Amino acid sequence: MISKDLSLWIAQSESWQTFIDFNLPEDKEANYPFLTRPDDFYISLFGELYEILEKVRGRNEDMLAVAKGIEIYSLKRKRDFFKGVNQSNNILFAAGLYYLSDYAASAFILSKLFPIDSFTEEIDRFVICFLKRELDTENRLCVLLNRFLTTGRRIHLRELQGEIIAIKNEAYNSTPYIYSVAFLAEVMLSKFFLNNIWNDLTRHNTRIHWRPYVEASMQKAFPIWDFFPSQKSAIEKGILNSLSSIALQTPTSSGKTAICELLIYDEYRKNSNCKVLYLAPFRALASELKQTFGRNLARLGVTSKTIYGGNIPTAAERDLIQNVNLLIATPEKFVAIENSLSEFFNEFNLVICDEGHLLDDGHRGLNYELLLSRLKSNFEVTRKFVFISAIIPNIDSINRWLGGNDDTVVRSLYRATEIEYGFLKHVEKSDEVYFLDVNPFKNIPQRYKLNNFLTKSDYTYKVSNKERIYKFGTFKVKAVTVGLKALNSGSVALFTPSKGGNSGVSALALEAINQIKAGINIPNPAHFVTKRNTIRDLLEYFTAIFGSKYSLCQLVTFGGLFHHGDLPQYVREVIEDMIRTERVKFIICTNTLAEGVNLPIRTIVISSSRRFNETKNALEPINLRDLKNLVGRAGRAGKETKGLVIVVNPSDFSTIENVIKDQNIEDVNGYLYTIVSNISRILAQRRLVLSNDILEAQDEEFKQLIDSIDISLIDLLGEEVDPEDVKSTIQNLIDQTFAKFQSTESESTTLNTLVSLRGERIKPLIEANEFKYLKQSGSTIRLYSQIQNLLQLDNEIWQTLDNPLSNDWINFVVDDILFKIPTTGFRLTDFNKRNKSNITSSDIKAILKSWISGSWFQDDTITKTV
DNA sequence: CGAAAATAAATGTGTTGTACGACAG
DNA sequence: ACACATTTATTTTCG
Repeated sequence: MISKDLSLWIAQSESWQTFIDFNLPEDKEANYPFLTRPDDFYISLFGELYEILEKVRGRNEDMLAVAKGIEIYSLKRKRDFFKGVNQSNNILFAAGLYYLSDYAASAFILSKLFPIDSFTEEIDRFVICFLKRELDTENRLCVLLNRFLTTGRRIHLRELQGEIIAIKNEAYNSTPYIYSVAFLAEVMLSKFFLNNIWNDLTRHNTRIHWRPYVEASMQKAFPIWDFFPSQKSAIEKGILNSLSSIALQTPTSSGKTAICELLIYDEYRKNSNCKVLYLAPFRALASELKQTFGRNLARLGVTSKTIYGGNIPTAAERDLIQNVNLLIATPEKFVAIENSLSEFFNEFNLVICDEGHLLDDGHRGLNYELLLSRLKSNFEVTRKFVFISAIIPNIDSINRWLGGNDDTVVRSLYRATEIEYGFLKHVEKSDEVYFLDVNPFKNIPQRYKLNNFLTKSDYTYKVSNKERIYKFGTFKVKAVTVGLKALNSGSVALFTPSKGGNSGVSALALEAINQIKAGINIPNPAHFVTKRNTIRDLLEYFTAIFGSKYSLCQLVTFGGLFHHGDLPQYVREVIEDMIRTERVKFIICTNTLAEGVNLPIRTIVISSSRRFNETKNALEPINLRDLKNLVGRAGRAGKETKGLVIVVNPSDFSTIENVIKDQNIEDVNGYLYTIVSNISRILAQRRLVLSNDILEAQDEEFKQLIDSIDISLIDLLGEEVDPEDVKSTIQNLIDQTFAKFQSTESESTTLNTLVSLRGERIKPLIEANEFKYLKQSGSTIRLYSQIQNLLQLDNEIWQTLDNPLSNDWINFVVDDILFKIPTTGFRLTDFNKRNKSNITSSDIKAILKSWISGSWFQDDTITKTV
């Protein structure tokens, strides 16, 4: 164990780092003894280091603590406080310890702080190269390591070990520095001996099998020499060889993409005609996968294709899809094309379901579940599923549904970077002084306080030489200030669950602008914008799209951005890109960022975690699962060594406590089950017998649910299906759903009745030979019959139309068709109620016209008021 | 002392998010 | 339910 004094010093040094990052004012309470005695601190750390190296096993916590202590002597903005320490040599030990405590990605970042040329000895050059994963061809030791990496023969590692021990022994009495580095190298190497890519892979197949994969892995930006603990446990659980399905439950930033890459490669190597389906339920995800692993796998000979909405394959590409090894698709898109390709569906022998918790989604979960059920219900092919998701307590159950067993659930809590949590708390009886309680659920060394984190002095500004204090009574104001203060340590995301209202995205944006304009005592995000013309270009772009009055245009002039689902996809991508390339470092956002792609963010400030629930007429926390996903974005592996999450509102503390401790996270039951169990309950209560008349007499919202069941059934049945087979085909599918899997007996009966009733509605269409038109139209039964009645194909307007902007035409389409469909009216009233607006069909016509003629948002006065 | 400014209390207002969707020429 | 904004009432400040 590390001595009490030393761990206290380490804890203090941690808090001191944050103290520097946030430019906090002098604090008389927290004097940092290690600052006045840096030599003693340094010597104790190194004393501890030797002890750790002597008996390295099972001391990860201590190692990490010492690493953190040592690193401050080399970090930017901190190292200037110390004299007489060789900063570059020092970083070797800090980074080395990070490596030893399983934080290889952090070691990688630290090792890049100093150029290789700062190291002159053979042994320290070797260590830095090892950590940077960039071998020097001139260095004898590197050459040996490289031999091992390229061939996988342990003999080279043994030889390397011998060399290092020789160097160490030789230096024992003469050169302490070389001795200690060699010592470190020796320990690192014995870890590497057991923990390297070859070692883990050759247990499952031959070196020849893996060679191309390993070679490609070496070429990556962060070369894979070994696996993260989460990846290792997936491999140990048999992700490669197991025939049954597997569920992977891993946090964000734990390297699941790399695992999938490995799995697909393995599949391909075993059978070069293999077919893998990767279901990626977000466009952004699909396109990111295309960029990253589609490309990586291509180098290994795996052919792939990515399809999602707005990315329609050409005819030539369509042929390719059928011959490709890997198809990356959104579930909806897959369903859409699957019909047109015969036998296509049967070919996949490995199905990867990413973001599996989507099963619970009210709109899309049902389709997802039914698609998986269909894939599962085909017994002609043996199919393995890999179900990937965030934390789901009942993941065992899902895995069993997909054909796995209790041994094939991989749970990992490992993250490549650490997350620290800070709760902003009011100092009792004080005059508006706040401190940050960091890691409030840990014990004293890891838990520390930052006093004076937020005080009046942050809010002073001058108006004509008179000092004033900016009002900071509200959480909104404090959240914005904390976010701006955090800019010194890296990119900041300020999170709120809503867009509008007086504490949503736009209100926060306005508040940020106000604070910056007032000139209070905090960093200005504009000073953190890299590249000269960024602001000017963005402003020009946003103005062209939204007009100069839009709040995003104001915010961007101050160096900030925001991001939510009302922004068009292409604008979002531009914004994401600005954050990804770190040209802009301050962003205000909603859940879009949690659901979206990976961005390098150091600090997440949670302004609120609750949202108004209309039916309950109360505020309630958003899904813990989503929050977990969100906080996981803090501290991106390979970019940061740790992330910080700051919670501003005390009423969110207990929610975030659940997130930190992984308590009370919601089960995923699938939306179908939710519907069925609700219907069952109501039927039992009211002693009703289910019938189509009852189903169709429900409100519009419920009917839309029934629609989605219909659509899945329609997808399921072939165009030329025999009416006699309808019932059995449907029953077969239903037996495979997750809903069925979980149902009680009575729920199961309800489910059976429900779908067979819907089958009866489809049957007449099949008998009338009309089914294929319905199927091809992709619409619901309801919509199909409504439109059929309304279309008036004999109307002469279809013949005479020559101008898409003509009033006659637009009137015809909107009044005589669109608004005659009951759903349209329902949607519009719903929209008006929700937005307290009063849009009429003539407004819609005006917007349509404006849109057809090519106007942008800003050009149109109606869309602006809408 | 009295007006202006600051503060306190009372009243009024608003109030989730995200995502996806044919084919062929 | 709750946060925040606005209005109104009350207290403090300061010329």
